[in-house]
Amino acid sequence: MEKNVAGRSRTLLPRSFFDRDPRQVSPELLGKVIVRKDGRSGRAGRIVEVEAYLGADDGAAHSAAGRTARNQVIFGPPGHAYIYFIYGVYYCLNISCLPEGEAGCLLIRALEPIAGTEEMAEARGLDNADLHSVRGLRSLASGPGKLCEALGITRERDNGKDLLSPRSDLIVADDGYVVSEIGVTPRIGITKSAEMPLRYIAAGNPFVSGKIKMGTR
DNA sequence: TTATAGATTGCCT
DNA sequence: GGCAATCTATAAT
Repeated sequence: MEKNVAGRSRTLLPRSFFDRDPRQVSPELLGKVIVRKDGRSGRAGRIVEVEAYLGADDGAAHSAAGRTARNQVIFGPPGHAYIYFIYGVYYCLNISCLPEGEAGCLLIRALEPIAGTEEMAEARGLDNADLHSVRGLRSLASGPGKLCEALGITRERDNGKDLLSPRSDLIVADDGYVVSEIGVTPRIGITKSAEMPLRYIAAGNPFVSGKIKMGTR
């Protein structure tokens, strides 16, 4: 048991949490915390946006065509990191679900930064970000590619890592925070099975990905 | 404020 | 060879 900056006690999630259907895990994962343990205080962000990817009957899932060298983590035991490289530019972080042999995962799409924001800005190459404004904080991790850059997540470093082990430098934790209202929408950026409502968001949270609605001012 | 193009790698057909 | 679970800069309105 360790303490975060807000003084809330933080515990690792049990393996059984991810040993379920991704659609069941998704809404409960909102509000949990991703922690990168390096440097002095480490970096941490609260999960505010998640997408579920299924095994069969989901053409958008990387596991749709069966097990390959690239997607094997999705078929492995629950609670492990599946990282893929996209558009030749960014990495994306997923967490495997369901028991060994069954495909299913969650794409982490956005974080609300809660610790190590200066390190995150540095990792993102944002030297002049105003880390006291929502706008500046939002620029750190409001998207799957951005959050990986902010936390230094790469395929080489983190793919296959156990996110539920106290010895890992990348973990998912529960600090007791509860998301009050959960929204469900279709997933972003896919062409196959694009209509399925499998994107879960903390409704009203400004750190969810996408453009900010700016009224005229 | 919205729209569009381009970057750039590795995986699968 | 084609294309992908993204993001940013730049241009047009």
